[in-house]
Amino acid sequence: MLLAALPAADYERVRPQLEPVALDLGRAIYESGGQQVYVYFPITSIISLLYVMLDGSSAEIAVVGNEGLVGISLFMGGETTPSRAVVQSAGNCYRLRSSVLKAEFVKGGEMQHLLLRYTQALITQIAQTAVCNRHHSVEQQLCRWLLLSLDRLSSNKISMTQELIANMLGVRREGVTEAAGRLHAAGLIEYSRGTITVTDRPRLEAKVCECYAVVKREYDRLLPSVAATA
Amino acid sequence: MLLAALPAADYERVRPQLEPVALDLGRAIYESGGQQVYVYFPITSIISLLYVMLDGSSAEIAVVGNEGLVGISLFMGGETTPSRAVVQSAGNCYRLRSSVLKAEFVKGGEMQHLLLRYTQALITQIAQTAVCNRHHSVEQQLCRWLLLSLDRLSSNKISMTQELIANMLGVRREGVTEAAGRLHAAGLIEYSRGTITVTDRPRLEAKVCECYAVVKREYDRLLPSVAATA
DNA sequence: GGCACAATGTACGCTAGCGTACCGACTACG
DNA sequence: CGTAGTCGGTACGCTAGCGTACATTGTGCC
Repeated sequence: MLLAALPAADYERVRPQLEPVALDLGRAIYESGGQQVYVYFPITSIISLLYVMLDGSSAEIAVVGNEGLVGISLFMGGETTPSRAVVQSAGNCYRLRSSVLKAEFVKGGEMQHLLLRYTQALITQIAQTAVCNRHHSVEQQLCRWLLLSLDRLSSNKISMTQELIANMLGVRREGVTEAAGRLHAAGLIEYSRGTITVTDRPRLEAKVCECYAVVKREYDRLLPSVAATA
Repeated sequence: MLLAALPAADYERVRPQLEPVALDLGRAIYESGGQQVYVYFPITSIISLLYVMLDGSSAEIAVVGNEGLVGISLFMGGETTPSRAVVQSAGNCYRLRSSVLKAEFVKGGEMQHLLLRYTQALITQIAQTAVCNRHHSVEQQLCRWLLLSLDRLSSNKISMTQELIANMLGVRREGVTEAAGRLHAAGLIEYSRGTITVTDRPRLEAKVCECYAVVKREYDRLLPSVAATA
């Protein structure tokens, strides 16, 4: 968990205020432009940040797992963002009242540094999503998505239908089916009705575009202590 | 200029340290992963943040004009980013020693708030670039790019070859030529060898995808005082 | 067991954009 | 004033991904 990377003194100050919460698959914890009463620190869950267009189609902007938090606009000063946060993988998380986090943030110090470094890592992830969307094939993007998700889970199994993955990536469901079929044929993954299991991660990493590595490198660089606990 | 939105007391403190600098077209003021000795506040210039891939192709991540600054990773704590900053439109800017900005930032207060709100607006721009890259046509993206650039200039004329625009957008030069040809045929723009003039901005705004409006709304919301001076 | 529905597989025509190639026109500079 | 080089226009075949439609196969529930 992100805050666990703090010096004990800082961590202990907010710890009593952290409420464990279970998150069900598909739940929207933030709506675009909505009030943000809590910030969320995923533990075993994964949250997708996505933008939903006027016509209903969507595109994922970033993924947040136990290395981060959902709700950066709070301390960034905007209070809200034009994107939605959806639970991509069920699990638990801590939530913290926005006011508490904000109060801690303005004190400066390690807490602020940590939150800002995380935000910068997130910016890199978003930027690289833009690059990947521009230049890479659906198959490569699926590889990236699988690896980013895997890094945020302890297991090598992801519970998610192809339909939902397609929504995340902003592509057709059939496109995901075909890409997944090819990865399966190549022996990299197994899957069936709502779960995907990565069976050969090294070869998946060999197949993914550079975008994945760029993002991972930045997370490791900016949040070494968090990466270590992942 | 972004800092002009500060209360006079804060502004006056850094003002003597601001050095005016002329920026030539095409100059790279930051390299991916490089040291950042100065942060830049564009006045009449425009800077593109872009990611250059291993194979040399590139994609623009965001545009910065007089509403913002280049070098956020400084106060975000990362010191550097995996992207490059290139002068997209020649002009002048102020530069400020990184150490000075950092010292001001850690004091908290209005300066910090302003920089963070700007950063959040930038995040929205990057996120929307990702969305636009995923879902919209080259023509729509060209419209978005023209409008974003125009907002950051006082004129309605942009000095830039189609080749360079293509690099920014991460598409083929021919794609830009065709899209520009269609916009010209529709009477929205004029152009010749290295300059594009928007002659009918209202109709250009009618043609652009929602991405432009989303970004503009966030800038106006988060930086009202800056938008007013633009 | 069987029914309904959700998840996945497959097929087909269509279009945007790519890669490539080449031409024409403008411009700067000798 | 001519020439080299830059910039823009056009064309052509190719492919990835889209939209659409429909078939198949699990899965949970009555």
